Amino acid sequence: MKKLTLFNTLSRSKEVFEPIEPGIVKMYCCGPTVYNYAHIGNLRSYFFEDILKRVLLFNDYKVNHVMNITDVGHLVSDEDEGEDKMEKGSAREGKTVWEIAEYYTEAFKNDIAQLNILPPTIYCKATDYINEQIDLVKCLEAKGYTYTTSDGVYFDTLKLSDYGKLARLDIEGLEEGRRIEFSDEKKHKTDFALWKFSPKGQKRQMEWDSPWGIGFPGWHIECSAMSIKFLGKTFDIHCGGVDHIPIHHTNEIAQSEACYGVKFVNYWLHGEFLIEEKGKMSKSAGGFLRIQTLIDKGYSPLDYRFFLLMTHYRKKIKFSFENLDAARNGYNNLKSKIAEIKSDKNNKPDNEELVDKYRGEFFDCINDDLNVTEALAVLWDVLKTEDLNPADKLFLTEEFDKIFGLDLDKVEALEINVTIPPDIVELAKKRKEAKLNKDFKLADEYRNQIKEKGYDILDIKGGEYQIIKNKE
RNA sequence: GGCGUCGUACCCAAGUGGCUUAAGGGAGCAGUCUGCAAAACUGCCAUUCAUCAGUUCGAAUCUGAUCGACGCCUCCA
Repeated sequence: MKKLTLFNTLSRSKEVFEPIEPGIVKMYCCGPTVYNYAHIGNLRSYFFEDILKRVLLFNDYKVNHVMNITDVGHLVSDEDEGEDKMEKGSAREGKTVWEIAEYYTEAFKNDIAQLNILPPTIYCKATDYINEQIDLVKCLEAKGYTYTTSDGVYFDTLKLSDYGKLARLDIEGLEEGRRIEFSDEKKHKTDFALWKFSPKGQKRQMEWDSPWGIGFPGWHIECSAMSIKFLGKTFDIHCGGVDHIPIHHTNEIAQSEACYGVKFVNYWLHGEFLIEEKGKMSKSAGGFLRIQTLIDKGYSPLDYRFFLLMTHYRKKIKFSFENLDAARNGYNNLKSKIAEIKSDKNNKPDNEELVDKYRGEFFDCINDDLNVTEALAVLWDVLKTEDLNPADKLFLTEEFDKIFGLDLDKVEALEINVTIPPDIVELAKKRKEAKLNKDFKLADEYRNQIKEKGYDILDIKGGEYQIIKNKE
């Protein structure tokens, strides 16, 4: 069986995964900023991390999974350009920022639960670890990596020789302020804030005292401070969306390695975006799709999970309702196939060798940089082959679903002639009679009545029939 | 302007040098079954991988150019 390989953004290639401590994986994933609901694009990232985690578990690792909840707003300026998302949410809804954070944190947890995303081992809120963040800034200051301007304490990126290694940044080519006004007090375009001062004469809802003055932490410091607190100065895996590569993660590495002088993270993994016809889905652009939106339109959260399973995490996925329909159909077909197999009861496992072969194939797929799409093809092979009996198929299905997370174990066997209400049985009898009398109009009428009551008639050869519960 | 990703059938998509003259799913079509239907089952559905040129005994897979789509250089998954 293949060893687990993962695509590391640092090397831009697949590497065999080796944890620092045998048997244990220390993993940090960038979590949500809780100023609004997560949209289905945001959720794709957590789904990708979920697959990663499940694959690690499948490989018998213990996973120490830490996720931050960003409940501090970061961007603030006197211009209209920058805005503090938290304060903005607060103003929009007439609640305190603390209430906003609380509400959307719960909404987030609910969303990922609906998608069968396993919760992290630890959630950590940025506001609970302000001291750790201040300590990190102090450390950087003591080592001479910082300077102070009128609006904050900044990290001097030129002091770090390998700054930008993750993103392979061509710093000369960056166009400062390409899309936004910039502080002209910064020494270099890549320098970033570690601590921001509260605007003079303005009281923020969230602000803290610090050695440099009242204010709030910079944009990237929370992830460095909290990941190191929970996982150590060097840990195994750090993930997030691709958008984090050039700035957020680049700066996390800079801060952490400048302070501690050791490698921050061994494996950096990034999930691609979900895009719409016109491009990436974004909250600031206004209307965005939530899981609840999908539910309101009649899809189940797991239909969406199946949709995500159709593409590799490092490829963009184009969202459209046509594509979601295709996923739902595929998922439904999968479930009916399983239901059918489950109905076949008189079987016990008997082909251990072939079961092992399929399990091995599946293992190789997921261990090859989380190739779930190919793994799904293995599942179809298993369900369709005539060389396995139902018990073996069900065993493999449930085994594979440890990765897919599609609740395939909850699929119920077709309920044939079981606990059918007497009135339905009566109608079915009448229909059979009408059929025998070749009164098909009447027969169809009975069938419709049965259908309205939530049951279906399956005709079998010889004029016999079965009654099953409607699928929908 | 710089950096980067991607382009496989009607749609989604795996495959990244010979096992593949290209998995799997969705849709569609045809057939079996049926009074009809549903379900199920069977079969069909890319000599071809954006285009052009090159490397190679051999390329969807490597190189170059062209065209097209997208992302990042604000916060953002």
